[in-house]
Amino acid sequence: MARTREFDTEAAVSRAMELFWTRGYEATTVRDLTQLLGLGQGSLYAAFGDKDGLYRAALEHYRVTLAADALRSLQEGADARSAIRTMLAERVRIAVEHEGRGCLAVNAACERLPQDASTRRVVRDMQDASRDAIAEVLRVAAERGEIAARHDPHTLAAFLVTFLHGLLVSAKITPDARALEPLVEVALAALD
Amino acid sequence: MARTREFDTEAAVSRAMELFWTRGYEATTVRDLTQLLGLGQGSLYAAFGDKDGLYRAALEHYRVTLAADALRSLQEGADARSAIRTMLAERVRIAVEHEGRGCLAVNAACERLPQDASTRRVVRDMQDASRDAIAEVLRVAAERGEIAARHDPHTLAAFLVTFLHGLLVSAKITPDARALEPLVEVALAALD
DNA sequence: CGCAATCTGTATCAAGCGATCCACAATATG
DNA sequence: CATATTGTGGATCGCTTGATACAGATTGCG
Repeated sequence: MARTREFDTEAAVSRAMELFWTRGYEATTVRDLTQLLGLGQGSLYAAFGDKDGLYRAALEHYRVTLAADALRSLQEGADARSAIRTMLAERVRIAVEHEGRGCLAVNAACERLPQDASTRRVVRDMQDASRDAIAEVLRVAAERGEIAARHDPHTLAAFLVTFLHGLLVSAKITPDARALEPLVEVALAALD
Repeated sequence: MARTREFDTEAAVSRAMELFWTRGYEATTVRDLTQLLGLGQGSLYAAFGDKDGLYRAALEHYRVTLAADALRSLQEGADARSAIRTMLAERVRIAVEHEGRGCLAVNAACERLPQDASTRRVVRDMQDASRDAIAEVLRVAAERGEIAARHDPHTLAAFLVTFLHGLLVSAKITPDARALEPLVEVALAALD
């Protein structure tokens, strides 16, 4: 009953995410996006409504791919400390790429929060999900006696997520993973 | 030999800083600024060159007032731990104001680093100054035996600055000082 | 096969942007 | 007091922006 869409929506969102991530929201124009995606403006607006809609789709894509991968990796470590260490190092590694693009969610928080209330919800949800996942890993580790119980798991997890935000900002200012790794070790000392 | 400038340049920069801080660079228009400052566009451009010039002046104003105050307060504490605790809490308090405006320097890092190389230098200088000031406080405290020497002062200081960045981002996402204060205590445990 | 519905790409729109121009006001200097 | 020089603010410029209109292409369905 109608013509078929010629482009892969998810692939388009993924490429749009890369551009928003690298340049930021305001500095990315709709024409930049159409050129990168090889689309006419009509197609883009028909598929995503407006620039904001595409950005929200990109942020959501970030959440279900990159952010979700990081949380999955938390389950794979031999112990809590090394699992968290690996996760933080991996986030830093990604953040320093492309001349320090940082983290799309942190960038969104800094650039778009004053204007866009819906972004706050999404970013906060991502933060909460990270905190809860880390808290669960810490809870199990504390039960096993792998880590000291100086602080409760939820507070520790909130600390680690906030510290991660700091790492991602520092990665933008100085995109050098080797300079940041020692800081991870200091943060992990909070588990002792 | 010529007409006198009618407005106070520093006061204008200070008010411009407030607007950039609250709204971000791109979302602040030159007309917003002229209206807030009560200036014609001619006056603004004659005084600051362009929008970028005014932004750079605002960032510099932030450095010599707010950021410098924070470093001065480091010298006033009874001991290193309480001095750092007070400084971090004060930065958080300021960051949660105005619906979580955060920190102008961190906002600049996230929003303007991809486009503006000169901002990177300024932000990095501010970061380095904070780190060095904290390192010096820690060095003295370590000599006195007030804090343990598990990590060297420079690494500890870099950790604290990065953690502060995280606090300022978290303050944007969830502008609630009481939720952030416990995290400061966890970070300070790194000094033990 | 024909029709209706959707997609595609280009041209185009109105609005807002940063920046400049300019006529006029104010003032330091001789 | 006269004059050269600078500040002032509103009008205006050229451009880019996000968004839309539209004509043609493509498709599923009767």
